[in-house]
Amino acid sequence: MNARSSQSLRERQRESVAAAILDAAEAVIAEKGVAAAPMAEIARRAGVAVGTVYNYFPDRDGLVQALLADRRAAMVPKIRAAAAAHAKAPFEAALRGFLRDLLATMEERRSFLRIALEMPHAPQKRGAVVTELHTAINGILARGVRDAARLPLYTRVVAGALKSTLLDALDRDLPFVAEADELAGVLLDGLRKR
Amino acid sequence: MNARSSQSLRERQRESVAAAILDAAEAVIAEKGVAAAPMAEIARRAGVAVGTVYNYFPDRDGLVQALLADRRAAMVPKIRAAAAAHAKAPFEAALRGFLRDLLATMEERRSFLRIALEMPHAPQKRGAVVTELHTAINGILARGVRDAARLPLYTRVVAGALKSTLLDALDRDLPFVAEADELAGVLLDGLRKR
Amino acid sequence: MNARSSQSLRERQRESVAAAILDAAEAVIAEKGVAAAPMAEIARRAGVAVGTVYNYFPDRDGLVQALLADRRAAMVPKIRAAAAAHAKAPFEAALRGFLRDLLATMEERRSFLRIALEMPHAPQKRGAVVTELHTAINGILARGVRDAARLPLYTRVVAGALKSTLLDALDRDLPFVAEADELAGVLLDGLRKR
Amino acid sequence: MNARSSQSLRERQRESVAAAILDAAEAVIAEKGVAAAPMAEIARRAGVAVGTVYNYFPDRDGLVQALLADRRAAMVPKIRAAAAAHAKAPFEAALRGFLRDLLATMEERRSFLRIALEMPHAPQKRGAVVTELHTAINGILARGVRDAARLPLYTRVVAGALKSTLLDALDRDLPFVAEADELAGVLLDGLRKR
DNA sequence: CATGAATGAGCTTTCATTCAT
DNA sequence: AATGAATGAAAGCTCATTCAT
Repeated sequence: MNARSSQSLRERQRESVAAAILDAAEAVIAEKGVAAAPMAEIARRAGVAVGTVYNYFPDRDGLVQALLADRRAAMVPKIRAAAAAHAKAPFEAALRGFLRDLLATMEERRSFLRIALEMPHAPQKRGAVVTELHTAINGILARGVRDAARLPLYTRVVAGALKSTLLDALDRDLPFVAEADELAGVLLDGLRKR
Repeated sequence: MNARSSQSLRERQRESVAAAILDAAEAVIAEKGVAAAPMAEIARRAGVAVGTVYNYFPDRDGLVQALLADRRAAMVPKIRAAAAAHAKAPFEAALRGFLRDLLATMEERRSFLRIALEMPHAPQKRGAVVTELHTAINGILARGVRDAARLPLYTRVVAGALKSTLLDALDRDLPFVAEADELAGVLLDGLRKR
Repeated sequence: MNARSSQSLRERQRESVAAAILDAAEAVIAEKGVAAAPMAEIARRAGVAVGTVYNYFPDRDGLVQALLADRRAAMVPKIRAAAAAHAKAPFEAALRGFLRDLLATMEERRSFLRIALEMPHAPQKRGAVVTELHTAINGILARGVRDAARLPLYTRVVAGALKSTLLDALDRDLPFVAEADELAGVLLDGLRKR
Repeated sequence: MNARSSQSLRERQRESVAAAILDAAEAVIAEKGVAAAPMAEIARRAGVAVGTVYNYFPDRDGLVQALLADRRAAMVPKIRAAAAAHAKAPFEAALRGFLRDLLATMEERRSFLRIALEMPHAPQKRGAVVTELHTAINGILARGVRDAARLPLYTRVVAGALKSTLLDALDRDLPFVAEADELAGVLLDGLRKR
């Protein structure tokens, strides 16, 4: 037991150091941009020496990839949870609730979003999150959409609306939730006079 | 006449070199990202020496700013034209037509879009284009929107839908126009079963 | 003790590298002039890589300033010592002795002098040394000067004579001391026939 | 006559352009230092194109050498004149008068002095002026010096005193003449109490 | 001859990565 | 394992010089 606990202590320490480095990387990159975030500053903020960073990640690019992977992995269950929380609500309430929950979750991940949305020049691996998101939206829309044949289109439209809401709010330093409800209104009924 | 033509020859050459540099910069930046586009490669692609680039632009940042300014300036009249072209059509046709024209115009500016959408870390000067776009959208929507009090919201939603359509198509290397029409459909009537 | 000695080993190494860089900088600058001394050559002569120089000094200018500061700091106590050594001698002997000692000290600092005397285009910080020198000269002259009211003038004259002696000897690659004694003779009694 | 005058007009133009370039070079170098004076700025200030400078001087170094040569050549007759002006005055008056005249002449050449005194890193050609100066001083001193055998030493001392006076006044942005007279007093009679 | 755009070598500085301690 | 000094490739920028017009 002694051996095991000491080993898991080590493991926990390893992981906490790795986490500290990832946090530092996220902060520095969000502030300065991916290309302008020096390893030395990341190390300094993580409270370790540069060399130590290289004990945990193979190189600069590996660190960035690990950061993205980690944050994306943490995001998937959140999306799933937001979807599940409204699984039994009637269509309109479900859509509104899901959007609200999702945006609230994103609120705590602003710096990650800033990074992820700046990265069209990196190899595309954002797949998992996008897939999860589409699945979730799809599941909700399936219950109330006008034209079932257009479900994929509708899903893309909602996802797009989400994304541009995030971008806009990020750009203008506003909270995400502000217009979620009105956005839902437009999506549901359109903007045409009737 | 001789003097004039020889002077304008020089001027024309100056401008053509400047244009070549801007084109090269656009290409390299679109490929590698703003931060990873070396002046040397831009010069090489423009077919000039490094020093020549500095004869036309004060420094790296000045070149990037000039590039953005030039491309944005070229975009404003296009937006205006797209709006004017459908100024007299009935509401729905106008919206659909405007979106189609606009996306078609954007099609020829893919690499600029790639750059412009990557720049949230730079001082915000994208104003002119955004303003023009909002004005155009606003003008069209004003004629057929359900709730006039929500015009600003609707305008933002349409602009957002446009933006996310562009981002998505850019990401997946698809043509912009593909879904313009269906997008318009959703925006007009919403996606709710009725 | 182990820890302490290992730490002071590091410190000693740091200081010896810094000293090597300063020495190299002094040599290269003395040879080629401040503006024509490339960092690369300074590094090469110091036996380190370019980057290393920047681990010790913030930039090119910082290195030059550090060099001047270091050499000036080393010079102040020498001046003070030369003055002290003859503090109790009678006036004439004191002046002669002080000049001789001072020039001897300068002899070992030829390359620094070459640099310091070339720097009228830099912000003036040579104050400390000049002040010390004036104080020392003043102290000696006070004891035997003809017209006490002219002490400041006399001090400037002696300092000037020193300076031009140095410049001349530097220019012609002669030793400094050569004429110290005869110079003192002129300063004491003038050159007029009587 | 037509041909001759047109040729001499050309020559005069050539010389006036060359003079303008030298003046510009002197101004720029005096302001920024020899190493930091770009050909482009010299040309701009001279009111010609860069290429034109190369029609008059072989290269940057040639221009600087020509500048020094020209200014030195202009100085020799001034020194000679200052000496001649007091050739018949009694010793003390001659020395004082010569020093005063010389410093007055130098006053109009401040920027050249700034340059000349900064150039210990260039090949030494200041000979002509120094020789002339020494000759002039020697001629005056010969008539009243205490110890004829020490004439060379005395000459060097006076020249040195001159030089350090210039340097000091240049450094502190003071007029040259200020202390000429008192300086002469010290040189004549020494500073020892008697 | 005058012009000034073009050239590219050379300089300063940054920073990812290595490795002796 | 952690450290951080050393490394040197690569980037931005300047400027003396050339040469087509």
